[in-house]
Amino acid sequence: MTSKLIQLDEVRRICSGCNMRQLCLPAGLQPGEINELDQLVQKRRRIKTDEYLFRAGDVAQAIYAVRVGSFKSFRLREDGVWQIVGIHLPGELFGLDALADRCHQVSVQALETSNVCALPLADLEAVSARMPSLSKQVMRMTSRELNSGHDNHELLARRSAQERVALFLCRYADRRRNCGLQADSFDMAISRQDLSNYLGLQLETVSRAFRQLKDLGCITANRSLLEIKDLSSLRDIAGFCDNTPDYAYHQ
Amino acid sequence: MTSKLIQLDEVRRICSGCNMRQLCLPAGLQPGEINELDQLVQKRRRIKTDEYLFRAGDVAQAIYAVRVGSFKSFRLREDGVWQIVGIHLPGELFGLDALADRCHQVSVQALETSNVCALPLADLEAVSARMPSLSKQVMRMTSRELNSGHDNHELLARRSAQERVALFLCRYADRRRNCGLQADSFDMAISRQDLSNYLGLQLETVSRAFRQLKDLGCITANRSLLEIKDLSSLRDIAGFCDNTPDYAYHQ
DNA sequence: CGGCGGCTTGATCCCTTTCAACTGTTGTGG
DNA sequence: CCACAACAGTTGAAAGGGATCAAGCCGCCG
Repeated sequence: MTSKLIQLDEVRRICSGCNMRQLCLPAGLQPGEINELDQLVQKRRRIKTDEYLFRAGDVAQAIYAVRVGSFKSFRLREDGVWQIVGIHLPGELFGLDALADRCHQVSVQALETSNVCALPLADLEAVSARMPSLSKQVMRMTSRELNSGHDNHELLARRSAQERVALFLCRYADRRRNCGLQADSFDMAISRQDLSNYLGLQLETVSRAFRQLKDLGCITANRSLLEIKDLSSLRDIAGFCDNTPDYAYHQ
Repeated sequence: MTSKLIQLDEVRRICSGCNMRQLCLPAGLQPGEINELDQLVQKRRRIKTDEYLFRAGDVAQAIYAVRVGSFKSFRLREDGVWQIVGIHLPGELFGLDALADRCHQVSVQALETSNVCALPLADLEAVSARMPSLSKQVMRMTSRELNSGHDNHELLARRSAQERVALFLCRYADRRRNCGLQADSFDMAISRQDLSNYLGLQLETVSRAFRQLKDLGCITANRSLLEIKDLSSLRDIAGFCDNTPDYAYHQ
């Protein structure tokens, strides 16, 4: 029994056995290519809560994929003001903003005990020439990041506090579902402080928004434990639109 | 005299003669590679004000680089609400968000009479395998886009109207300077309506912020004509920090 | 138990939104 | 060429929502 678990664990250590393989770098690669990728990836680095994976200004060594847990990336200004610009869940890539000049533009901290895979940049460059499907996949995932940046723009521009929180929760739940995690009842790892920073609101305002959503019966929440009771009305409040574009024309 | 001008014009049509070559795709490429790139690029497509280059939902044919003029990219929801998520100046690439699934996620309209170069996606893929420096350069520029998404996040989260406008003007001027355009006195092509949408503010609020900045002597402005009188105090108001990261640690 | 940190709740103030009127420019047609 | 409409932008006054300051709650850990 125990040995079987260990074996399963061994299998999960390689990309082809990883739960995230459909979402992560292996997606779209041939089995042979995945094996090759496997050789490059430094697997299962364990990071504890609040531990830094890297800091803004560091020379970039690798790009990273979340295996288990979650991370925040943020900027910190000289005057001490900080801004969280991204939350990363399993299957998602980060550190991509460093590809422009080999130097990290954000700092990344674990929100909970987490595992990451790292793909060293040196290897990535060497291999991408003879394995175009890999660099294509990196490109695809970077492009997806661009779109989530646009999501953020939409979230922050001209939306009320309640809408921001509701929209965040919808998207967070969707992303959890997408990577095979429980999506209607879970621990949000992210603190009120971080959440309010990310959403461009005050801590107290976020707290009040949670209260309103509780009173409306959409959710129950205490501390970071969240339960989504009525997703569809939560989406209504959020002014949620899945942005499967439907060829709508401006003007 | 006239023939000389025509010749110069001819030279500028090719990447190696283009004013934007230091900023755009040719940057970091060998002369031979630039010539090869030149074969692929569909040059000098002319787009008039408000004309669409593509629309959200369109199958992506190419990625684009601004040669002259400027563009806005925006999302449009079914309920008619739209959100501008990017402004593109000469030397900048756009359409990169379509690389994830070959389908444009935003619509792009010209803000003024403009020229674009288009690099067909089919060609890009075919060539990037044998010309890794090109795909690397595309990657670099996409990564830069990611960072400007983070800039936007910082701009929108928890900043007053005046700060947002001042910061936008600083960045806009910097970007103009960066691509060789006049940076202290120029026509902003972008309307108050579009600007307020982009900044997540009401039109009237943006107007009042301009007035305050005028009264402070930082700028003069009428309609879209702008003159920056005192850039350093404009930066102060914006809470501007050049984000050359200086190894500052969080906490 | 006591103290601390993370979160919640309350009261007040201020900035942005909203609604409305006005100015000035551009473009069209008689 | 002027009258007029249409439009972009400005300004004013009132209303509302989030920020701010302050106090209280509660789970956790020494």
